[in-house]
Amino acid sequence: MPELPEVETVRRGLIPVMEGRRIVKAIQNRPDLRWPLPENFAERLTGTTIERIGRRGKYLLLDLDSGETLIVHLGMSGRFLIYTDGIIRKGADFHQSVGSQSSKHDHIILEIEDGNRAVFNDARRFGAMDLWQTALIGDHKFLSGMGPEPLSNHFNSEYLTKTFANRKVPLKAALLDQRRVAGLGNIYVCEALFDAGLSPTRSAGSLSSRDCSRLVDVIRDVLRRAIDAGGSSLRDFHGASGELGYFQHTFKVYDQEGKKCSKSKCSGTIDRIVQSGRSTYFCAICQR
DNA sequence: CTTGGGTCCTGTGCGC
DNA sequence: TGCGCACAGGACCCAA
Repeated sequence: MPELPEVETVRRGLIPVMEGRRIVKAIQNRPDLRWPLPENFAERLTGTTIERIGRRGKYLLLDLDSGETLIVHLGMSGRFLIYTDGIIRKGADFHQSVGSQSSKHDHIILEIEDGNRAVFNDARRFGAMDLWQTALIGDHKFLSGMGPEPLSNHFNSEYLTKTFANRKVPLKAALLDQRRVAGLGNIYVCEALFDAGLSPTRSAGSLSSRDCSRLVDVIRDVLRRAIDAGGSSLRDFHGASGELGYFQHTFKVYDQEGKKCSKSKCSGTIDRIVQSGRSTYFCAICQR
């Protein structure tokens, strides 16, 4: 799953191909992704022009000239592949194996007016799509309870202090909760907590306003740096399907179990623990 | 209301 | 080379 930086990278990759262009034909290869697709899904897409591609948290928002917005969540394994003349030209893709067998999980195909095809491929099928009135987009159940965008001014130390007040949940879980802040996932929470010097296991409510202030700063910083790097790609590419993020080469703790802590004066090693079923990586010496 | 655990689905990599 | 198991970037749902 792509987290905010990966979704933002996908958005930026789709804009030159799709924005301002008409969907000549939409093809739906199955009735559902994670949930059932809406009634007449392909018909409602076909013939519309994509006016703008936006993002909210980990959701892509494609505003159509029909007055509806196509909402897309990539889940864990969802990706868009762009084909020109049947050849992959560009992949908004953070996984391996674009080549041979990928068509098996090609669930939604958008034929664009200039001959490009945007193919939504999602092996694990944790992804989701829906159509909703653009004017009421904030009311959609995917978006209505979502916390502030971490790169916006609404996400600040006062807000974080307030939303964490009296919370007993581990800090890690609080940051993964999309209702508190949008777009963070396992990688960037681990990285941000390392940068902040805060333990993932302490309760969210135990943070001082000073801690919250520092946390806001490092979250913004890690997200900005990851976006600049084109996101993180967890496996090596074998196909020739376009640009690949490289932020994974700068991970300080994520997937670094057993390595020496990268803080210069720290003698610790990176630990891996499991919190609510998911791996947490951190340095127990310098994260308190 | 908050919190923790199970669950959906497929693919990959590792130890044996 | 094959097999079984652990694990994967998410988030909903339900029970306590």
